[in-house]
Amino acid sequence: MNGRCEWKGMEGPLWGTLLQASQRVEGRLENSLAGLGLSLAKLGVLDHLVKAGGPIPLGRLAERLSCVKSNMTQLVDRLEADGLVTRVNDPEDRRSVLASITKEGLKRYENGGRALAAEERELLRNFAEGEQEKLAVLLGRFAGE
Amino acid sequence: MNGRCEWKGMEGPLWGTLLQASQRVEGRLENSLAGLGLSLAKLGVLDHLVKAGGPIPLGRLAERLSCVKSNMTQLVDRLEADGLVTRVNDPEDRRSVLASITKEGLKRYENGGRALAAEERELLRNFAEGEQEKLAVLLGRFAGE
DNA sequence: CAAGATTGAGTCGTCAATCTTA
DNA sequence: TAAGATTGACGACTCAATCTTG
Repeated sequence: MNGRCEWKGMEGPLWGTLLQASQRVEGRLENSLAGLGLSLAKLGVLDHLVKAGGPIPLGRLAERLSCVKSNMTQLVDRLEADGLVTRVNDPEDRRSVLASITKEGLKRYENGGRALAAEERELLRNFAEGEQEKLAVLLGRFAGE
Repeated sequence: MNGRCEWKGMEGPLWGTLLQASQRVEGRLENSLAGLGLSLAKLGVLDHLVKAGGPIPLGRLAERLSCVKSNMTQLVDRLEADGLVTRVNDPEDRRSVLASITKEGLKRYENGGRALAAEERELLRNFAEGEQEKLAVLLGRFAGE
């Protein structure tokens, strides 16, 4: 349910430390969602659907979540199998397929959000005043300043 | 070739920034290896094989790379198909299978290491004096101090 | 039985090719 | 032709079940 192999032999370089920390955090978040029948990927789709306030074409979802279209097709397949989302035809463009969140999807989304918030508080327990901001700034160095 | 969906809607939380930065870095590293027919996962196995100075049982590899045994079975399958590693029988325990790096594997390992080092320099270009150490410390907060 | 490895099924991603509609 | 979505094949993971050997 995790990310990449940890590759402990290469912990020296900074990127090793970064990938490892990220993996640890992601693992904990995924874990907190798994019991609810959710994942970060699925929750991300639900989040966009909720914030958009209505059905969205799959292509737009893929674009906003920075992934490939075929990935969204499969992700929505699983969400539909879970009963959290349905596909509806776009009346304005017959090529387009819209993802629409269900009642159950909305409920699941709210539960997932609470679980995530709780896990987040846990994760940030060891940070002192102002350290979060510092970390965010330093992480930005990887994105060109 | 990347990690998780980016989930731009949730950039606010610190963990979102962390996962995003990690994904960016990992993507660049993977990219620099892809042209050589390598990946971080594969290079990690080769690295352990080289540093160990001889064949290692698959179980030990899985343990050291912090992944599940079945994952190592498949990873070694691909490495073997690439001609970078071979499976050899363990004379001391007939249950055990050892992974052994080939000449081609060693050559590939060295090329991969160089590519990684070059990409690493690129990645660290925007860091000022002492910032790397600060980042490492802050990332450690996620692992309980 | 316990320890090694493998197999089968499932999740989350990629890419290249295809099919339908604009 | 280009834009939308899907399909098929693959990489890198997970877990549960199995097979062989200690």
